[in-house]
Amino acid sequence: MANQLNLSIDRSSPVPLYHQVVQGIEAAIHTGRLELGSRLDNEIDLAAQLNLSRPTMRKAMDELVRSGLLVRKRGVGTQVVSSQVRRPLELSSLYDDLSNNGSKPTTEVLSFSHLEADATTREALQLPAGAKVYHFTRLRKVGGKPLALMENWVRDDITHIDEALLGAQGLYGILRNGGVNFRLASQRIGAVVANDYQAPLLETPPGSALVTMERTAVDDTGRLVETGHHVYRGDSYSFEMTLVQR
Amino acid sequence: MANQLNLSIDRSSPVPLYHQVVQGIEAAIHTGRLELGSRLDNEIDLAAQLNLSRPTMRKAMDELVRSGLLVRKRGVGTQVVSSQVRRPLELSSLYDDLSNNGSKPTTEVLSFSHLEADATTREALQLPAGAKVYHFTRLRKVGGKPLALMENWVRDDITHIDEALLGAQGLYGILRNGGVNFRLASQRIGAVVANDYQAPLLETPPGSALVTMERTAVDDTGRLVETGHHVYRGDSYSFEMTLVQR
DNA sequence: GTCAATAGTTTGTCCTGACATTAGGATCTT
DNA sequence: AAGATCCTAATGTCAGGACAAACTATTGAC
Repeated sequence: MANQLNLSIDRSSPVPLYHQVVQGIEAAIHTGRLELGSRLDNEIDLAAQLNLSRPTMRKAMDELVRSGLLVRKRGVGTQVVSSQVRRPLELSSLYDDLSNNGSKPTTEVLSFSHLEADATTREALQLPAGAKVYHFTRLRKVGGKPLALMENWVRDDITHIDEALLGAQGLYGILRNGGVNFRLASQRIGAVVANDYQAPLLETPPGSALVTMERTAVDDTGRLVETGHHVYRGDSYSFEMTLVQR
Repeated sequence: MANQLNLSIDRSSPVPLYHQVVQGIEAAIHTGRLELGSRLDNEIDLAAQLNLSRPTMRKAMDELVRSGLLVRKRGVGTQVVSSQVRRPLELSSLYDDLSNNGSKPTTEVLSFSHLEADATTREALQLPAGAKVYHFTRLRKVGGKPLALMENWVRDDITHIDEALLGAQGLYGILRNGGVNFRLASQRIGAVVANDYQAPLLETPPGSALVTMERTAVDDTGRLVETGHHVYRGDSYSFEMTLVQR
């Protein structure tokens, strides 16, 4: 088995070697060149095949194990995990999700204001008294069908936001363009039934099931950038995720 | 700053050095010895303070960054992220969750059978025709209040399962005792309203909101061990998680 | 024939060392 | 005083080596 992974490593590229390996193996798995359940060569051979050191090879495989694509066992070897769909829950907005899936979402801004944060919001975003925030509610539709009703609070010292911008682009896109590097978000997912305000907007009967999500996002400087409360139509949206045991 | 983290590393312990560091820093953050938002010493100094090599120190910090406790920035340093509660979504059963939180859950086994898997189940667990599975439904209560209604299918070539066992112990506990090392699970979370079967069992009115979860779990040999469909009372349960950007 | 000891393979952990890249402050220049 | 430039500190990447631990399969003994 001279060259199991048919990868070419570009040492002059700015993308780290271990990451090139990650991408290469991911591609090999998705194209089927590496069969599900098959065994990989051992780390030392693989490293030698690609002219890499073992730590670099291992770092790449570490990432793939973490993301659930590979399974390692000491004394035995490394396998491609044989499982079906894998869509890890990523730090992305609904807009991104839908755009990537080919649908064309539209956004309707229902309300928009730039005001002093109340106590609850100040606590959620850890802001000092007197700080101002953007507050807005949006309705997201896909193919003309309403899918999500979203209420958000965003600190205003990051980038300018207005109604027109929100209608044209996802919130996370706006904030990323404003120089925000998201690092982590904590969220809570639950269920409620539609009330008389939500039901007509989402074009669903009052009393039908809605998925709720509350999320607060943190950027790479530790700032709490955004908090929001979203509701989704339960008959058209669910959260999929892959959990990996460490 | 001679010894910022007041850790003692036990080199004779079987637990890896980097993991001892992870636990130590986690403890320091939780007890408040490391303040939220404060800066850590640089990697090289920290490694020297603990008489460790830099790669070992880095590996520990890598884990903490991944889990969202630390934030690193090249050229600047490493900070404790200033965020509130963090409860990562882990690969564990509801029973574990509740037990760890001090509540004492009880389980009522509503139905139990050991039968040949139908086509849907065979596909979900990737079983050959004719394979048998355990199938059961359980009602979980906490403090006498019903919380979750769970229906599961488990392959039968792992360990023996019976009604008495299920009444006394969580499913994941039983399977772990049976030698299963869980590696990953994919799940989907959504919302429905309670139907006439679910409502009385959960002691909630028909039409109230329920959180649904479908999960399939994979062990370290790549076997699909278990699949299930759970519903939780929306007024008493939600999924909390922390997402980390890579 | 069955069970136990053993050898070999593979991943897990840890070390030392080196250089690249980036962010931010200090310094110098205009 | 304002701007551009250099310097320093910190993390990011990569190499190569050594030993430990776990699992497999073979071999050996009873």
